[in-house]
Amino acid sequence: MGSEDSASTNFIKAIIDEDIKNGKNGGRVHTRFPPEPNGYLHIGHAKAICVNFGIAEEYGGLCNLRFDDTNPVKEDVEYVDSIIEDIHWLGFDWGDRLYYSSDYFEQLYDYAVRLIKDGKAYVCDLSPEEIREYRGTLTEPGKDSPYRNRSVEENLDLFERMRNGEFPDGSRVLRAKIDMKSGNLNMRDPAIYRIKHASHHRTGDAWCIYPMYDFTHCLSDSIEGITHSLCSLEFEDHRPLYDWFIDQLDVHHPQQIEFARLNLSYTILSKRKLIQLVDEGYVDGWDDPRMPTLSGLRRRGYTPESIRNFLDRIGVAKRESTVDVALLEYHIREELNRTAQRVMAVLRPLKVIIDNYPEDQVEELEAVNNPEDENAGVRVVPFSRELYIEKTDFLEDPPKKFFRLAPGREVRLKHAYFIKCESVVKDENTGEIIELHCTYDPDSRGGTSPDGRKVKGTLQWVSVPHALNAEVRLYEHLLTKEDPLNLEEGKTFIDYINPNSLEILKDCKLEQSLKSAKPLDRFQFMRHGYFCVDPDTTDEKIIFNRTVSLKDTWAKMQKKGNA
RNA sequence: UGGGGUGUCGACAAGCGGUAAGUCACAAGAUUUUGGAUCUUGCAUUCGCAGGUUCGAAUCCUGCCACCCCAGCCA
Repeated sequence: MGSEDSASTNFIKAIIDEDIKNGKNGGRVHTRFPPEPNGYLHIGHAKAICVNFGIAEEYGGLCNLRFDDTNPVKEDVEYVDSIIEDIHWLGFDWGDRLYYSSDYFEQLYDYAVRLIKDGKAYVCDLSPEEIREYRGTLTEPGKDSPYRNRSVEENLDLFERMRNGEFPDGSRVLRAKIDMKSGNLNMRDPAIYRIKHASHHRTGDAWCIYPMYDFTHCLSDSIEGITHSLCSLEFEDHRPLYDWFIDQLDVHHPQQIEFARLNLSYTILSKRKLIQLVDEGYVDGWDDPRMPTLSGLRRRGYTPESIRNFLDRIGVAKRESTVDVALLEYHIREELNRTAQRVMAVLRPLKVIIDNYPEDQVEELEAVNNPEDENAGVRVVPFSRELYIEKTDFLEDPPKKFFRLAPGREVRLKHAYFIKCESVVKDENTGEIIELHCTYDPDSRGGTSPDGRKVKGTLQWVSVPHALNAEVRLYEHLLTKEDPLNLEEGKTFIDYINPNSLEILKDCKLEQSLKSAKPLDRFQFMRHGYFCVDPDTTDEKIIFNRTVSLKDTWAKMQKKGNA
């Protein structure tokens, strides 16, 4: 039912509502997501994806996927493939409307020729350095290029020869003839075509001149009949240029609306910096579970739904902001709490021997799979005389608020029995606790005692002879800096990389039922958090990634006490 | 002495002249065979600042301040 009776709204929808009311575009809503295939998608892109596909969906319109592939030296099919996979994974589809700006190269060339014929564009022989000098500065106007008033015939001839490959890279560009004195630098005769003798991932060597983004982007939107071109804030002062191209050419005019991109606390969301993390080996690749890429989040155990819910929740506005990453974590917990099967795992094992339990006995105890989902059913877990419990669940000299096991204390083993700690065995040399001897109360099977006695703590456990060995990878924020956009003088984000962002535990003990878990399956390890099977898992070695921990009020209390 | 934007709770974010929604975070309590989940309660006399208009302003006007983006033949 009403998934959003809160009537979530934003300024873009307000504009579209108005457009529809006024009959603009015949009431049609058609958006697009236009990535450049030069890197992997991250959660910031996911915001743009959800905004574009989401709005189209909400208004019964369409959203295209179009690769803005106008710079062959940076682009690659590897990125095209990953982008397609990631958007599908997020849950969106563009039907047969998968486009490439490079599909429009011929059309774009014709548009450029029209501008030349109309005296609105010219071939300029200035070097890149000279063009920069002629452009002026933020506060001083630029000056006209000496080539600005070439004849239409000469421009046409030169532009054709550019296309024919007669000139080397960088020797000439085609420029729009607008206004070198404009306060908006984008309007100071911007380049619209440059020479690049490079092969393109789709058009091969068919071209040696390539249109610039500003020229390509707005006209590609126009060609596709896009009604609302949603993009990020930094393109606001490109809008007058887009409007200029479209007006000169007198073609369909999409309306560009700019919104703020996503920033996340403790997180880097800049393609350039993510590339640096990968290239310089701070992470293990684009899909490292610490990366905010969609492939990284997927491997970490995030679900598409949780990401979409998160993005819905934060809204869309023009104000630049940094969202607390805790909100993202809230959304994955919220979903996994409803859907993930509970399972018992001991990450840092401590052996417990139940002295009064028959030596060769094994009991099959019933365990509820998910108390939040009555349809999730039950499973059976084996119980025996020797068990593993969590090291952190025992303290020889516990503080008053400690509800777990300690000498003489009784706790409940989840789904099993009450046990009481009778003695502690230590390594003679190191003093390290090696094992605990306990007794159990046979009448407490299932976790309650007929005499009505209560225990404060409930621990998860794994039977020693039935335990599955596993490697578990614990992740924390990649950065120690909450606001990575606001660094101290002279520091870079590299200075804030969290040395503890990955902790690998190699001697973890899991309950038997996990034997059949498949890569990317998600579970709640009771009292720990949500975990996901890593694709590196093999028959010999099972590996889990921690998606997010459970909220831990005990840890919070301790932290407060110590601080 | 350029142009374009933005300023509402710790973090997001509604609000569009009628007297500050919601979410996360945080805090307190209840409950609990996960110190999880759940449930209750609390959390902006105030909307960047200063004036003005009005019976009434976060919303309108004026001035100021702060922050972000732009000088690629990148996107």
